[in-house]
Amino acid sequence: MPDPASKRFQPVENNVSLPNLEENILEFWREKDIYDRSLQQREGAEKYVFFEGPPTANGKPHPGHCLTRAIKDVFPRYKTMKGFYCRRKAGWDTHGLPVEVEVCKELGIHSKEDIEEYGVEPFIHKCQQSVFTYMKNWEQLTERLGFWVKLDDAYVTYHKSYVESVWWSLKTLFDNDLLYQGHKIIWWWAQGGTALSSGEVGEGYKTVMDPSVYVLFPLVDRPNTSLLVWTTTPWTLPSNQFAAVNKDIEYSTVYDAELDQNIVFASDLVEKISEKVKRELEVKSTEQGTSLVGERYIPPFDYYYKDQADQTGTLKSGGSQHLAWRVTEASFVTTDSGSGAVHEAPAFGEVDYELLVAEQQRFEMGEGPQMICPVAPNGKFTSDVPEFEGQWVKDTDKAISRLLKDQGKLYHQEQYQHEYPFCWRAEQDPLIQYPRESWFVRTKKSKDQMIANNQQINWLPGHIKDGRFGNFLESNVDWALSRERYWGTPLPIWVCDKTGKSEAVGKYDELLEKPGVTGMEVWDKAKAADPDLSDDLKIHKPYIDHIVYDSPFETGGRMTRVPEVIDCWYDSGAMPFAQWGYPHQGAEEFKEQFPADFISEAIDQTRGWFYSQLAISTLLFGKEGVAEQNFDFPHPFKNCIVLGLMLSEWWKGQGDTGGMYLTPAEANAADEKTEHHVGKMSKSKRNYREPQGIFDKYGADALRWYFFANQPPWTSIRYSERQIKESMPEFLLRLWNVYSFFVLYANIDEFSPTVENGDNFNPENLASGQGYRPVAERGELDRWVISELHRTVDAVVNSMDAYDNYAACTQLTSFVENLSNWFVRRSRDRFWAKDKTAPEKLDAYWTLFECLTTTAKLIAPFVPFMSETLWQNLTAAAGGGRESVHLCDYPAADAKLIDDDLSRRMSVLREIASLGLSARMGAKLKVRQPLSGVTVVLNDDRDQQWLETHDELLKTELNVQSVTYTTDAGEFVTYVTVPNFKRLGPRVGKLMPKLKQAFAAADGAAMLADLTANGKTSLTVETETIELDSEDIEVRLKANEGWAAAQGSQAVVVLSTELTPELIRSGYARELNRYIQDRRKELDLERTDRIDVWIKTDGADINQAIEENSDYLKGETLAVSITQSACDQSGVEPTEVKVGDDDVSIWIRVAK
RNA sequence: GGGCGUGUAGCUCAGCUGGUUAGAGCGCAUCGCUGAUAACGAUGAGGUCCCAGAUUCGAAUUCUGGCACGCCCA
Repeated sequence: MPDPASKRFQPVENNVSLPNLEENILEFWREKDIYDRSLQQREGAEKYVFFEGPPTANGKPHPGHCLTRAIKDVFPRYKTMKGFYCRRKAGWDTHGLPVEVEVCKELGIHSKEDIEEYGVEPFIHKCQQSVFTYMKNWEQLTERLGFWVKLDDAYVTYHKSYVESVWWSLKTLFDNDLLYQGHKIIWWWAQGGTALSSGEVGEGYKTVMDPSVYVLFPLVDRPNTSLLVWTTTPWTLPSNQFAAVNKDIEYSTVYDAELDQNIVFASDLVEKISEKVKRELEVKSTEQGTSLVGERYIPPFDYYYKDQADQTGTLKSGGSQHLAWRVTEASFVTTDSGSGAVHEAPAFGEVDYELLVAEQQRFEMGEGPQMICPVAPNGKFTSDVPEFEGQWVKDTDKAISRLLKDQGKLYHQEQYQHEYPFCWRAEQDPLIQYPRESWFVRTKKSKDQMIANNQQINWLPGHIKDGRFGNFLESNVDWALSRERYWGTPLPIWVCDKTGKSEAVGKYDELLEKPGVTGMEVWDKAKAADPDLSDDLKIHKPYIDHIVYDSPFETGGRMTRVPEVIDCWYDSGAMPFAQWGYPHQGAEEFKEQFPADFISEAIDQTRGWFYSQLAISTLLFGKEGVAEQNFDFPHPFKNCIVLGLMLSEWWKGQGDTGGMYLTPAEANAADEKTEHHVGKMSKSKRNYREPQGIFDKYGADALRWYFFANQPPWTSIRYSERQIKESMPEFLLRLWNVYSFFVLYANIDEFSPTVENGDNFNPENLASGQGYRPVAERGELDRWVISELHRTVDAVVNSMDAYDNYAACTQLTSFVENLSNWFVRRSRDRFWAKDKTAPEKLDAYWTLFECLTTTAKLIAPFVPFMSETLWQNLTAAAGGGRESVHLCDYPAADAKLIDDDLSRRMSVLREIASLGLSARMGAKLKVRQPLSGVTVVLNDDRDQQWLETHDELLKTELNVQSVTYTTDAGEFVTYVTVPNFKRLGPRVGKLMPKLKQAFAAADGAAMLADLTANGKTSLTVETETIELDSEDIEVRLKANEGWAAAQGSQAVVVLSTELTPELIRSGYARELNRYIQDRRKELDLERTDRIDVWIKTDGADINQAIEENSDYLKGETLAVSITQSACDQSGVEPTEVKVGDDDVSIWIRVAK
């Protein structure tokens, strides 16, 4: 005979440590290769494509990364269980300025000169080593969180195959004239001789006072009249080329008597400027900005004007025009500040530059205005401006203003407070906007294609599509691709030293085949000197820069690579094909794994990875894409969850704890005053705790569930440990309790759900189990909970298919609540029944077993650890199913098992029970005191018959002796009729308020009677009679005063509060029962121990109660005897309690 | 300064295309259970739905204008 114990469930320890369990599960997954097998199992199935947005591994991961990784995990897991084949290739972003900065910090150097001095070669080696500084942390985090992704098959952006794939795409763009060289105005750190990325610029904004000057530009064709032009950067005035006005603004010509001159500026500003200069300005005439456009003026400085004032060019539209120093139109000009006319120096402002480009395009090729730039890259004036030659431009503001003032050209001057960027590495150095050569990707041309593609993407939340992302696409400008840096994908363009012509290269080996190629020996030498050098480096700076070959453009010419590397965002955007090395290799994989069904990153990637992917894929693979392979929209991704930002909450102290991150507890304990902060998590502020603490304390499932179930993923989360902890009991712990309840009693009852073919533990698998009965044959409570289970399965599947993890979790929580608070609670008697083979008892076990195993599968994608724990223990005892819950199929709802009537009825029943308890609370009658009865008045009697068959349940729940339903309840309740607004509103319109009053005034009971008798009734409002049918009227019950009653949405429950001596005695028996049970527990008796009881009291009623209820007491407490006198046995200590007003002594001991 | 988003109970958040008693969980309070027990359960108190206008018979929900906060960009 097999040992029945072998089929028992592993007991669930009381003080279980979830984190420890999780560690065991991780070990199990590793040992058994569960992740790989979950994939193998789906090979050949329909694909579900996931792209991993590569994180940078040179900083430690923080809680925000946990959210991203959790969301990236839950949907692939779900889809895999749903039967899809979902590969998950990890990836690492390894290039870029952040890496260089980390290395610089380590070396204690700053500028590009420092790097050059240190040596580009060793610097690059350091960069490569730095990239994976925190790799271990990332891998640990990834695994510990349960994020299933193929780490040992990760793509890495600096690997040669990846770089070559990027090269291929750049060559393709270049060959199709989508990659070109042009100017760009960038934020320039003149002292350091380098550009700063937008992120770096953003770091360095400071509030400063700058001059704000109003300068007179005499108009050439309007005698004694000047345009009033405004600027906040006087140092750019020598470089003036245009003055811009807005064509939609009205301008006034005013007469300034003091200057005896006419001045033109925006009409809206006449009053303001008049105040500024403290004198009356007489408006002589007004005009629209349009009529100013084209007017020529004399610029404040004549460095260029003296030679070029009369230069003209041929317009594309015919005719000719002066190239510079005339009024142009620009929509960015406003009357918020200044004069409504803005000075334009295209070399030193991005919008100014755009204006110049627009102007150039009006002229025939080569005839338009050229940019004026009298400032060297070091930020000092050149000899073009002799008065200020060699001076740092920002230092000349004052001198320039003074000069203008002396010449009578300065109309007004003031100080202006605004935000201005400084170098984040040298805080005293203001940045300036400065023109540099740059390589551009011609994205603007494909703007419409990108916009069309975007429309096909399912963004979550939806507003991203036409909001932040859509707007960003609308304002698309060509992508400035090149960076004058060191650690990045080298721009694969070689230039001829004779002709200046260039070509792009798509592969390293292509270079080797070039005629006259030289320079490979530099790498070979380096490799010989240090054989450990990764071969991936040979395609990087400085080695690649040494490779030179013969020019195809002119004999004797040599081709040398341009010095730039590319924006690392391009790397990440190329990931869909570069992760496979396409097209040099991996063509199969690429075609199979593109586009992605699902990606997810935080909202800061709008202009980052979301854009770089869309731009590159549209240019290459769109309808008008230039690569051979084309794909239908949407691509490169079909569904994208845009996560909110993770905000941190912290406290800052002053004294000892000054500047430190404090937890709420520490802040509380601190003696000093602390400031509360909420903000973005940032590495530099160190305003967060590392996630490991959470894993150790609460576990990965707790963190995951907190992310999934607390809010939709796109709301910004204020991350707090307290919240994580508090989100556990509602779902995780409650489910755990149900599970441990099941295990405890299943073991006591030796319930062994042995089935022949466990597999998925679907109903068809379970059917062979001993004592298993089809659901239809089981009791109502079982059918009800199975119905709720299937309803939940249906809802969860629908939510998850719509990428709504939050709604799915809400459904799961609600199911577990039903399971715990109704099914288990109402089934306790069955679980405790003595007959271990009673069908009702076995039904209870089978039902709960099915609910738990199905729930384990349902929650597997969300909380993979707890799910696995449940699954393994439950199924192992049942003879085993699939080895891991993650190898199972996701449950499918069986519509036949969903019973809407039963659901509704049960909810009425639960409401009645709840109302009964509420009424008891109100009347201060504790549940332990039996009452003679309750009367239930239903709003709607359609379920009355059904409810009446559940009197026993209500009697137990409410501890009453009878339950009565009544329709004639005028005594207890008032019938209030309310109009059905939704139905009547459109019909009666403006009469609605009056009708509402009429309803209130009417006799509800009479209306109801009329309705019951005639099927309709009516009310008269003013002169109109309004016919009403039952649909038009909503009936509400209101409990009358003077009864112990409670009203809800579906019923009123009235208690009989009268206490007879018999009821009181019955209550006493319950009190005694409770004290005896308490005592059992104090004495640490086994649950099955039988006992002898002695009770001694002078209370006659209590003694009578014991006699009357001795069977009840014996049954409840497992007493074999109850003796109504003091205990005469030695070693048995009494417990003294009070029942009613009497003292009672109780002795118990284990029966011999 | 521009764009996007958010603003509902002490906290974290739901609330679909407008329908008159605005919900949940946590926390809190009160109580119960004591064979799920370092658990469990019930009940309850908490809301000028940011403000002001407008549309409408009716607005948390639609529109306009503010205010506050967050993010992105300048």
